[in-house]
Parts: sequence; structure tokens; C-alpha cells
Amino acid sequence: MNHLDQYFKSAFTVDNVIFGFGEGDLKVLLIKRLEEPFTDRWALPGYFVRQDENLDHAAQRVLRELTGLTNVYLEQVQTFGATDRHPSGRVITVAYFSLVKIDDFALDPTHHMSEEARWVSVAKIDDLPFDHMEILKICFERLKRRVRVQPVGFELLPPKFTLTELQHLYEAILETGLDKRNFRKKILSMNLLIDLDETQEGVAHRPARLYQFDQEKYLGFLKDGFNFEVKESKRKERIPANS
Amino acid sequence: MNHLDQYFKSAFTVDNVIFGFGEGDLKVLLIKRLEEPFTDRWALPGYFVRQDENLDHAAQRVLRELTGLTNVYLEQVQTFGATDRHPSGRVITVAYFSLVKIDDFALDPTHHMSEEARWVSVAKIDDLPFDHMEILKICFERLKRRVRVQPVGFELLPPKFTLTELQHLYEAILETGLDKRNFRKKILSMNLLIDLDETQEGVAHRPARLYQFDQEKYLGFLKDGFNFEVKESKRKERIPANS
DNA sequence: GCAAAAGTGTTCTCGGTACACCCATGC
DNA sequence: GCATGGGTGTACCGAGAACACTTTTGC
Repeated sequence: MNHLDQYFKSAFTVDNVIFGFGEGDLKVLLIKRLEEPFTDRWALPGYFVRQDENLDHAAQRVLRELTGLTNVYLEQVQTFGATDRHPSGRVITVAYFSLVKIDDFALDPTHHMSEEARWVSVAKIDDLPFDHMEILKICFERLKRRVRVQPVGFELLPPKFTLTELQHLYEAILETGLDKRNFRKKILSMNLLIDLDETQEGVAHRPARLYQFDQEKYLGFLKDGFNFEVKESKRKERIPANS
Repeated sequence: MNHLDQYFKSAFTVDNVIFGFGEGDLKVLLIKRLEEPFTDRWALPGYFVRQDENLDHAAQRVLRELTGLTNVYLEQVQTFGATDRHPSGRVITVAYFSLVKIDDFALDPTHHMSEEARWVSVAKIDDLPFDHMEILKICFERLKRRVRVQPVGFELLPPKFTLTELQHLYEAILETGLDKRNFRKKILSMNLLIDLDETQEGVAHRPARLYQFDQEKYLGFLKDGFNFEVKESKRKERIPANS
């Protein structure tokens, strides 16, 4: 095995792209780096994979250690291996992505390795170290494709939500405006939502009905997929991406 | 950087899943291994990535060295990193996939590192070393999804082909039967094919018209995608998966 | 003339799209 | 009473799906 020794000199890392939705905006979780290189820069939460650790496990562990998030379903997206992507040597990274409800995770910066973790609007991120901008871009594209084919709201919205909130989520991900009536007709025709017969309180307009996802139907759609043919709404009824 | 030394002890490889279509069957390119472990077993063409080599480049090089195939467009699919997947140490592998015309590549076993390379029907493969069965499965699933969303025939069929050959390709990939009239209507309505005004010769039945792909339209569909809603044909007109 | 595959049209249904007005609440 | 977002219905169109018979060739 000695002629193979030359190959056993590389390292690999995992980088996590965690999407959340809040204040009408699609956000991603960033940390402030404590280590060289790029100390004190905001970056995707990622770190080295241990020798005896499977990739999926490493992604979970690293995310927990850097941000405090646990029990997050992480999905592998793509591997980035340009020779010059890491200044410390040959390091390839496996990118993972996930969708979470921001409210579920109180970020506790004292109990983990990064100085700080923060949700940042995807639209406002324009500078990240390493090749993290490219990783983010690829993951965002994956999310855009995903939203047309599988329900994603359950992961991103609170347990009870209004149809308008759900529509705003779709608009934020697809970066487009949708027709309100057609959106509602389509979503309701799937029988995916349960009408809770409750309404919002304390809003300065007609209160909206609250819905939750039908868990069983949801899992079915996750497995089999659907076709959410959403075309950008034409003419004047466009709803801006932020609410 | 010394505390990071523990991480720089891994190796990574690329494995290529090359699909071709011939004799009515979907096939994949395998090689006979010359090296430990699994010497003399048939496996996916893969090898170690060099320290100073980008992943995509490594996939190209390894494929060329093991099978003689050059100028193949390879697309990254997924990375496999179970700790026990390679007996020689921690080796993660990046899987690549490609679609080629079998006839374009005369496999020349004397000019490369593997003893032998061979096209094998996907349906007949049931035992491969390492985690290559899983890698093959994942790539086949990707191909199935791909065929519904982008044209794939151009890569897999000879320059001139009949509509029935194209239908058989779709049936082999989707593992289903399709309705002849609906398939033709759909394909022809895309304006993707050019009718060459030629016919087959020497066949013991009515000769079929020959078509080729419209290069320009094809690239457009590759870029923008389409929606090939093909539902399994019901009732008696089912065409078996092999022609 | 017979086997074998090529080729061809219509009807029905369903889902997507465009589009404008009234309703309930807080202040 | 006014500002703010919530909520609703219809007509049109296009694409998918089901389905059976005639045509052309080699032998």
C-alpha cells in the first residue's frame, strides 16, 4: 500500500447551508469564524470531518458544535474540490443543506465553538470567505428546484400559519410574485392543509385564517413529489418579495 | 496548523458511471480491476485524485486512463464517505455520471490501465465491489429524473435514429411502457427533431423514417429544461422494455 | 399472403391562467 | 371612516390520456 501513501494527505470538511424564513425573508445561518484562516469573518458553519466519522454524522456534529442546532435533517448537495479553495492545503468540502423553522432554534452563542451565529437574509449576502458564495448559490438553486416539486413549507413555517405567509415563502424562494387566487386554489386543491378554524388576533386588518400541514399528506408528497406549476403572476397584482 | 495535522490523512477518489444505450438496453461501462483490493472484479472505473488536481479534471483523467474514453462531459452526482467503504483507509469518493453513444468509443483495452472494459446491461448488474452498487443506483435514479426534464437522447443515440428507437430509450430508462401515438405527438410537438426524409433499409417490415436532433433547440432545452410528462401506458398496448 | 413494425386522429378531461371586487378589523 | 390586508369565482385554453386500424416492406 506504500505507492498509495501519496494520496492519503488530504483533508475534508463539511459546510452547512441552513435556510430559514422570517420577516418575509429567506435567510441563511452564518457564524463568525474563530480560527484561521478568515478569523472573524462571517461564513457558513463548517469544519473538518474526523477520520472515523461518516459524512452525514460529521455534518450534524459540526452544525451542533458551531451553532447549537440539533436534530436537523441535513441533505448532501455537492462537493467542492478546487485545489486552491483552502489556503491550508488540499481540503475538499461536502456541502449540506437544510430547512428549519427559525423560531425552533434559540441560538445560544455561549455553548459552542463559534463566537456568534446569526440569521442573515440571503439577498443581502454578497461576500463570504473560501468558495462559500458559490456553495450558497448552488444550494439556493437546489431550494428553488425543490419548492416546485416537493412541499417545503412545513420545514420553514411555524406550526400555524396563514395562506398569505405561505405564499410569501414561495415568493421569497422563487423570487417572483404569484397570483393570490391561483395560489390558494392550487394549494387548497392538494388537500395538504388543515383549516384550524382559528384566526389571527390583534392585526390591524381583517384577521386571516390559520392552517397547519396535514402530516400524513405531507410525508406522502415528500416521498412522491408533486408538480407545483407556478408561473409568475402577470400584470398589476404582483406582490413584492418582502411582506 | 499542527492541530489540524490529524485531519490531513485522508484520500479521495472519483468513480464514473457512464451510461450508454445499445441493443434496446441501457448499459453502463465497467472495468476489470488490476489492483488491490478486489483485483479481477468488475467495478466502476474509478481511481485516486491527485493532490494538485481538481475533481472534475480527475474524473476525466481517470476515465481516460481506465477505459480510453476522452472528451466526455462528466457531471458530479454525489459523494460517498462511509468510514468502512474502502479497506485501505479513509477514502471518500465523488461519483460522476455521463451519457455517451456506445458506438463513438471503440474501447481499446491495450492502451489503458485496466485489463478490460465492457458495456454491461444495467438490469443484469447485481454485484459490484465497494459501495458501487449504491453509487450505480443513485446515478440511475438521477438519470430517471433527468429524462423527464431534459432531453437525453442526443447523448445516447446515434446521429440518425427512428422514433421507435427513441421511444425504446425512454422506456429503458423509465422502466415502463409508453403509448406510441402519444409519445410521437409529444416529441414531435417540441420541434426538437429534424425529419431527414430518409428511411431505414434492409428491414423485414415497413422501413421507418430517420430523424436527427436539432442542435440549437437541443441546447435550449438542456439549458431551460422541459416537462416530459410521460405516464406509463395503460391497457394492452404496452411495449416491453427490451425491443 | 403473412409476419412485423411503422404510422396516424379524435374525443374527453383536467389543470393552469387571467382577472376585480367586497369583507373584517384596528385605529 | 379609512387604511390594511383577507378572502372569493368564472371563463378560456392547452396539454395529457385513452384508444384501433391501415400501410409498407422482406421473405
